[in-house]
Amino acid sequence: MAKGAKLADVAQAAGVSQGTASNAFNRPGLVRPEVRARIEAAAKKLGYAGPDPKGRLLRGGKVNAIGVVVSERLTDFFDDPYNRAFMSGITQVCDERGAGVSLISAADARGVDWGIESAVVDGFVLQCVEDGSRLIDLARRRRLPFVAIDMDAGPDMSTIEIDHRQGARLAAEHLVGLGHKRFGIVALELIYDNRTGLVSRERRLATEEGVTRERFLGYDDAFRAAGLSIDAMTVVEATNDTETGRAVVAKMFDAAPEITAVLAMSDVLALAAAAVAQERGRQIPRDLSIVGFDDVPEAAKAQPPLTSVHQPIVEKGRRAAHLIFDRGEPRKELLPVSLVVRGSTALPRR
Amino acid sequence: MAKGAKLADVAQAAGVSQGTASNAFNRPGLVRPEVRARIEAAAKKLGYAGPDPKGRLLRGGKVNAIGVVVSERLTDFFDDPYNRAFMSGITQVCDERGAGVSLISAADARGVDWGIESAVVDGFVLQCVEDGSRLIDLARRRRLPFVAIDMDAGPDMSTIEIDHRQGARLAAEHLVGLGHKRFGIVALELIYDNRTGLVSRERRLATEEGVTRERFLGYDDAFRAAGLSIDAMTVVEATNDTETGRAVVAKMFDAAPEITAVLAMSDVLALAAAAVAQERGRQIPRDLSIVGFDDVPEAAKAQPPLTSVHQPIVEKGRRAAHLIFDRGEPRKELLPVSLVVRGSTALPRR
DNA sequence: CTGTTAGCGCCTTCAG
DNA sequence: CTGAAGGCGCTAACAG
Repeated sequence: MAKGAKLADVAQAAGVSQGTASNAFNRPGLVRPEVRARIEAAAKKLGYAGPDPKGRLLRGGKVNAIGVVVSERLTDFFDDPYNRAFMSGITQVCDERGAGVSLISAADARGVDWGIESAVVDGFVLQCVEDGSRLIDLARRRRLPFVAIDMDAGPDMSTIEIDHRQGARLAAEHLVGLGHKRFGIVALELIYDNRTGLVSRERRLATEEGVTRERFLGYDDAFRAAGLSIDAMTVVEATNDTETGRAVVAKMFDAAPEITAVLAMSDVLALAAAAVAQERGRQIPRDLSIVGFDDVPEAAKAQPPLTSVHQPIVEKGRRAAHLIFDRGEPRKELLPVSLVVRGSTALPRR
Repeated sequence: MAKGAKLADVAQAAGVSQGTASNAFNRPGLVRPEVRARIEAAAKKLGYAGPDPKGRLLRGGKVNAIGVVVSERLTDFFDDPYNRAFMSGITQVCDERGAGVSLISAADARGVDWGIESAVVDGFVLQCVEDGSRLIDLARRRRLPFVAIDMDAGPDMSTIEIDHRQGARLAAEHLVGLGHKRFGIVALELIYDNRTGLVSRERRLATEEGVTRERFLGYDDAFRAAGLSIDAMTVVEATNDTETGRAVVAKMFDAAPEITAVLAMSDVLALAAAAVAQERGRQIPRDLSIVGFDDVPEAAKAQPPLTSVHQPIVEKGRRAAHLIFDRGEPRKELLPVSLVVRGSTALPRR
């Protein structure tokens, strides 16, 4: 039970040098069996159970774990099916390589003892909707490899992204093609000032968040091509959770009962919209068409199944993890999106 | 960009001693502003962004992260709503304390470079359905605090558990009280030999897994009190996932179409049973009553809402995390269970 | 095979 | 306030 049996103690007790003791544990083949037995006996007697990773770490080894930085609180992180799918990709490659993953929340940065600055990991995956550039700075300072997801980390930094604008355009084109003209748009955060609900034209034009902005542009691309204008549409803003989604969608329906189609920037929000619409007695897709974004697993299982912009979420996670583990040159990857048409969209009722 | 700017380099460049440089970063108050400015300038020039956690770690600090050991592959872990709820509890207290959590998979232990033996964490939470005792051994060897969930880790070790037998008894009593006599039991693994499907009496009696055994006992308590016998019931075994659940439940219905009530050892399995039953045209609860176990969030949202044995999953996670961070005496905690009656149970059809 | 030794990067007494 | 020195536990390189 002696608190501090260390390798040196074991070596001494066994009458060998520290180096030999080290070998006995790390390269058993290199040490004569009888000596090894002596060392093991000494170790057992001292209650020593092998080299302490901390020492080994300092000496220069890899941690063998990847840090995933998320902007929300850890508690909320796994509520989002997108995040689950993304983590699934990361953990797939961690599983393959016998590595671990450490979760690092960047929410509430004051007084944290475990953050980008101090996490013991081999690299970071920055999966942050908010405050991205600050975190990128921090990560860069750590001088550990990192990859930013859906965020430009600047030159010489790895990035994995999808073409948000294109995805949004596909979604809007689909609905426009069906003949819809009056749209509601359920957007992700435009600006990180904790406001949600109906969005004025000014606010929309002031959108700071890159992903949201790109998607607006994509919707607008399709609108313009059809002679419509995004200015005429009803836009609401929400954080990506069901509760907020339901609240803002309710406001949207109240403000614009005439809309026949909803473009949501995530499936979570799309499904919230569907639920609210159904509760209000609107049948989908007969009375209202809805297109989501992400194509999370839940989309296909919904009732009716949700038409959505598919993005390879799991693959994003896999690529990110590989980029960390395989320390190559920094690179930018752009993954493809596509529209998956399911049962939540149809011709407008008339 | 020099790869190895260390504290000593900064100190030298700034013309101060290493100790002072250290203070400049860790206790800025202790060093004269002008000196500190010089140090910071030197640091910036050398591209040094503060003390490396690895060094600090070795010196004796906390990692500020908790290791969660799971027996499945990480990839599958978050598919299980029970696990999500449990992690939610753990991450709540991590969020509160600005700490992190590291996921450690104990599946596939060969050739892993990141496991109980080597993870850099302050303590472990052992949330393992399988292979518990081996992992407990490993954890004990690390000499880090750890707490075992639903598993006895032996004297002097912390444990958090619920009364599985009591929970199971409540579930069975409820159905027995409604008048059911012919039961199907969907059990979690009895023995870790990768077998699933119909379970013979011999195999049931050979159950190795503690939780499963306790729950069998609980069911049987209720049966016996009503003059029934578990020997007369149809038992199937599954891993805790929807796919396997559906498969074994199908076998159960084929083998015993006469059952009027299903006792499932998890909500995931219960919901799988409900789905299969409904696909076969059996209405719940009219044609079949089902009781789950765990009371995961999905249970209440199911159609019909699932009657289930509630256990405080999130609280289990919270307690576990506290036990690690607050290094107290080892303790055994037994958390309460209760039956939540919802819409999936009713009188037998005739 | 085995022993010696020099760090890995940092923090913290302990004197000044 | 500042500087010097020891050690945290381990590994790898090198010399026997």
